[in-house]
Amino acid sequence: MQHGFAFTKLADRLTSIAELSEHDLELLTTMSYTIGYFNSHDHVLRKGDKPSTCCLLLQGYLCWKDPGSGQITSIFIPGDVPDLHTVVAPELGSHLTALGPVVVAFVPRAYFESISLESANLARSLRRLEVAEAACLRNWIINIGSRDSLSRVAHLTCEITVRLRAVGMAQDYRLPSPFTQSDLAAACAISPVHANRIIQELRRRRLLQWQSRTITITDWQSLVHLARFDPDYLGLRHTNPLLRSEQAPSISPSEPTVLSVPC
Amino acid sequence: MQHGFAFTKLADRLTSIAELSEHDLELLTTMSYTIGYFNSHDHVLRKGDKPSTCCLLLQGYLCWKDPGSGQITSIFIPGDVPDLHTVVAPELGSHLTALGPVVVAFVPRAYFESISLESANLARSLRRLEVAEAACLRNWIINIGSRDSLSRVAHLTCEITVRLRAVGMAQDYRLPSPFTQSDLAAACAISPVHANRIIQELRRRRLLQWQSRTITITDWQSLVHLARFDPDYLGLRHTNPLLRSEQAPSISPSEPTVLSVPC
DNA sequence: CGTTCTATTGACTCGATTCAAACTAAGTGG
DNA sequence: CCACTTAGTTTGAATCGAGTCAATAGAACG
Repeated sequence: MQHGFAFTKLADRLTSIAELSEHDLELLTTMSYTIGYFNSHDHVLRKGDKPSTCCLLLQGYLCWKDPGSGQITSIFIPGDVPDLHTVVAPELGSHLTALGPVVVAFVPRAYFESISLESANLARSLRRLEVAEAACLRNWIINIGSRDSLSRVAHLTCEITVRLRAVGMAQDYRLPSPFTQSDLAAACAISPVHANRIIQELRRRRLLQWQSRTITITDWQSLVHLARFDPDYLGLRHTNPLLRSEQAPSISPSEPTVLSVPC
Repeated sequence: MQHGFAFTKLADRLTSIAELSEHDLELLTTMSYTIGYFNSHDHVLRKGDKPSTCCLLLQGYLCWKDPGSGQITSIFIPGDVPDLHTVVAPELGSHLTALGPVVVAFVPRAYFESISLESANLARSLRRLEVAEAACLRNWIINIGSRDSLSRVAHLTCEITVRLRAVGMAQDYRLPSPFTQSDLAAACAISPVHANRIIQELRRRRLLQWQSRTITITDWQSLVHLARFDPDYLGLRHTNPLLRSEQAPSISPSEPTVLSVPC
């Protein structure tokens, strides 16, 4: 199984926000699922669907995309379960769309219900996952509503970086960025043309580089400062060390960690 | 008890999104609480607080307000429990602020935990309440991110109207509006000056009136059309009849239903 | 090797912000 | 009960960030 076991991704994510017992981890190993592969801008789920499974994202990025406006309202990274709320409210209000190539594990909803009954702590952790998502949404509103487009893009970059690092990815401040500038624009509620200019400005200021489908953050501290980024809202257990950690040095943009997915 | 029993407000709200059994309703009557009164712009809870109770809003409006930016990320109406998520993640990320005079019932968190254990259906309904709030957040992002300020304000007005009507208020398309134009601006992510001009435009188009702390919607259909408002995302059980219902006629703005609260 | 998607650039336009001032309503204390 | 104070609303003028349009350049793909 080339992507490893799906439950380890979920375990990493849950561990980033809550403490799991041995018993909880064992329960996670009982997960059954089927794997799905998607190309960029494929819809994994569509508005109005009432799926009987939940999507555990294993590789790549997913987003909720409003079909009417094209607005992206959340972005998900490996270990996230974007539609966990369908356990309680099955109908989808937006498209669940792939940003770049994606690998998903479709897990029966019944599985989450059953492990929630068996472990109160696991049930709590899963709810924290939903609460953390809601906190992200609130922050997204603040971002779009109150920041200018430069810090808006910077803030989104910071958020994704910290979230990736919380599940063991992007340790070297390089993140796969298979999304287009238009995707970024849809997430930040700016026009694609303007997104391009913002990225150029971020490059000009030597805060990051974006090439070969990889973003390399070259000045993490300045990026955080520009974005006025405070990771508290993410609800991570060990968030401060990440920010305080060794400053990312000027990384030469060689050997990009491209996200490659067979399809 | 001049405001009636707090649990009836919650019962109304839960009934608007889920079906409750007799047993569920009986459980709701066992609620214990203390009443709190607040003036406009008071903080009911502050960022960083870890309260041991949840706020059930009985009268007036509450909002989550980000202290850094002043951005409002949600608005709550009677029957809502804005901090229900603290059952699982206690720390608050924003101020919970009164918009106009407010009456709140502080309900022990343990109460919600206990009734959730006693009735799976009630537990589910409470979770739907949280999910509905998240759906509102997503829609708020779409609103701020993709609509111009005129339809943005119109959309917010539509949302609040439909939510009020779902719990039996504003049946005549008049809603108490104790908030200032600056509050509205903070919710719609526009400047206070611009908010004023938008309101004038809405008045000029004869879609609504705003006087004596009351908004009177005089042309509901046109307002819905301007806002491209679709109430599906609210997760209400009987939402379409509300929209299809008898069109609100031109209401003469006499005898405003002012929200008066002793303090 | 052409087709398609994505990125880039410049010029023009416009919605919205800002600043400043005037006006109105509401609340307070003498 | 009126003068004073404060909070909220309204107006105009100048400015600016961001959007739109349109054309070009480049990268990716079959």
